[in-house]
Amino acid sequence: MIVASVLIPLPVPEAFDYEVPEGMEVRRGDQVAVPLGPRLLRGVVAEVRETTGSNRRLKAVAGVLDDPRLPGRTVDFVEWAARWTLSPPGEMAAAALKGLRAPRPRPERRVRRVGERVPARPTPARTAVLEALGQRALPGPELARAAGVSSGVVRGLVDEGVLEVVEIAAVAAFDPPDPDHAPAGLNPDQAAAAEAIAAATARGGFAPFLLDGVTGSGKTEAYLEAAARTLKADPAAQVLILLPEIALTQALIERITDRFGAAPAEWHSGVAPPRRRRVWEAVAAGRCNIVVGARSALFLPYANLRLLVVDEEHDGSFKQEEGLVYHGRDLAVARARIEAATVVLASATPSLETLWNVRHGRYGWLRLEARHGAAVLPRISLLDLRQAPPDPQTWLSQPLREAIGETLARGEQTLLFLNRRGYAPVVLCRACGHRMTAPDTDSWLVEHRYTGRLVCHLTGFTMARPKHCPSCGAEESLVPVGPGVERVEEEVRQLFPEARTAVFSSDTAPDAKSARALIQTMAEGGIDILVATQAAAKGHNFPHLTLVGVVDADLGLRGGDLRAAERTFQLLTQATGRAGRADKPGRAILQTWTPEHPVLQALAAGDRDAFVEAEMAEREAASLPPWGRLAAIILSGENAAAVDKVARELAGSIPNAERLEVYGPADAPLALVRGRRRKRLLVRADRDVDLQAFLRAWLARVKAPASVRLNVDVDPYSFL
DNA sequence: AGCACGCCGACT
DNA sequence: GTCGGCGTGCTC
Repeated sequence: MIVASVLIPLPVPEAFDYEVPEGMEVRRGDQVAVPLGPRLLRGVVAEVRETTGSNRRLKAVAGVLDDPRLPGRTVDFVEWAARWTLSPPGEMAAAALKGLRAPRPRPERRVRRVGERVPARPTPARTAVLEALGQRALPGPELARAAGVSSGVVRGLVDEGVLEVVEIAAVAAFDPPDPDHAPAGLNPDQAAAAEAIAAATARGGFAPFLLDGVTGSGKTEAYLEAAARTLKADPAAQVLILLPEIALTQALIERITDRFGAAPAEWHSGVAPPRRRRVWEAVAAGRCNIVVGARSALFLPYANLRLLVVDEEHDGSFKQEEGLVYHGRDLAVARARIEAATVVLASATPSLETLWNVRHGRYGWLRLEARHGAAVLPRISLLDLRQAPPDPQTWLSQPLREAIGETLARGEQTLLFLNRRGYAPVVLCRACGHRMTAPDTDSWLVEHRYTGRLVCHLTGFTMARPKHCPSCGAEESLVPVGPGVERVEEEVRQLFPEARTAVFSSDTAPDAKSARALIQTMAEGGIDILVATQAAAKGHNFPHLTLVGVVDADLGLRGGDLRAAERTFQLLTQATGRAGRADKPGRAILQTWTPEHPVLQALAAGDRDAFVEAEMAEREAASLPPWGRLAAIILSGENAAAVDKVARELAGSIPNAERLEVYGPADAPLALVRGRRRKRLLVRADRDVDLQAFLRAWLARVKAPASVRLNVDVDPYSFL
């Protein structure tokens, strides 16, 4: 008997076996319909094998679907990713089928001559149609237009049997990129980097690189040149470029279109289903050479993936926290290994994980030293708020105000960076000290003045600002505490009423389109002072921007989680790097209460290596990533006692393991979210420990009831 | 994820 | 006496 193991899009721990009926051709990667209980589901064949018999009666595969087969390496990747993240393999497979939801594009209908038949009554209109058509097959409306007649004439000829309608399956394809369309001039560093990458793709085999260069050093030109050479050597090669955010895709697509004379495929959650289906099929058929996308583009069924680029590889947005929990950068490296391809991790502030791999000789290191053109990095100074405290209820100190004034007077732009949405992060009652929180979640409500509401940034819960304190009943006693971008903008408007100001956050630019519009206005000089969260800090080029003011440089350092220092260093490097890209020198002023902090000292000195050195030493001393590995187990449920019980059971059944510790259970930092109590356990292991095997053995010992949800997060980024 | 099975409250 | 609540378990 022939048996197929089929991955089914359900949270079951393994593939299900089905009998392959006599005469049915089934191969690994095929999409099949299989019965499950009363339902018929789409699945992916993970394995086909011959067996003599089975102790279980197997149902039969219902049929092979008329959809492209997933390449074997895509199936390899799906299975590897499921094992790595401890996710149900069928759900990983479902991620690889995401593009197939839209209906098949309808086959195109065209008309053509039937032999030499002629119309019984050849009117001038009919003759014109036949002349315009010749021996070709054309869509009816197009033919009518070409002949200058109404579509009724064409229909009449079809009815008479002079023309016939044929259906031609629409083949999804993208215009092939032309590697020589518009090459960029490269400096020696860029040329050397592109050469090294292209040499690796030409050689074949797994080859990981860090492409390391400050903002404006031309990383994009370098990797696009490498892509061009790869495509020149192998026109069937496929290149995937991953970006951390959808908002960044449009600008890159335009650059690629300019460089290669053809638009790449775009892949992310904002792309409409019919379009996605087209990309999916073209990628599977090898009729699409360049894909630009978000992390989910990793799961496309590439026919011949040769080069992957992870741009801004340090960016925390590559970590997907909802649903399937995975890190896009780590999976990109794994995919490259499975595809025997080259992977380029590009960043001005690489993650410590990537730098660790470089230091240990696992990744090649390509450095771009020079900033592109004549531009120089901004001069960064720390502004000690203890020396120059802002007035009460204001957030900009006198020296920063003066700098903004000077910049404004020169007709140049200022970016005020504060990574906090809304008007005020906390709302307090002046009478009793009550702090406004969401009703079912342990997080403070943030005041948003534009909408006049209090918002929970975690769950999206909103409420009108109450007149009375919900705790003591005092009237008009609720006061906003601390600044968000809206409040800083209010201060700026009072100080510089003549300046054109705007706020850029996920509230003022909720989608890629509005973000683009705001970015364009800023780039064209239509805004004098932009108050922005990290939404504006990433990868945009503002030629007239010469001053970056960081309102609260201490903000990210307070959280104290594993990556607080690293994240802050990266974010502030990115934000300050916005200043002075063109011919005008830029400067950055960081307001801080702790100017002696090593992160801020390293930023001011422009000394990334010093920061990395210090942070690496700390991580090594504690055996934390990248020197060790972490995994988090989050238990949640509406019934606190049930959650506690599972947590205790887990704690009581930890398998023996060397060079590995389990911490907890403890309340998760957000102990209540949407009415669910949350407990957390944390595992730390040395790098050479098989962490996933440990977790699997451990979790197999404990059976959680359906009311308690158990989430595993391998290599957690968020510690909430 | 669905969907069925299974034991305890308000009703034709 | 039944209809139905959603807790638990299974689906190859």
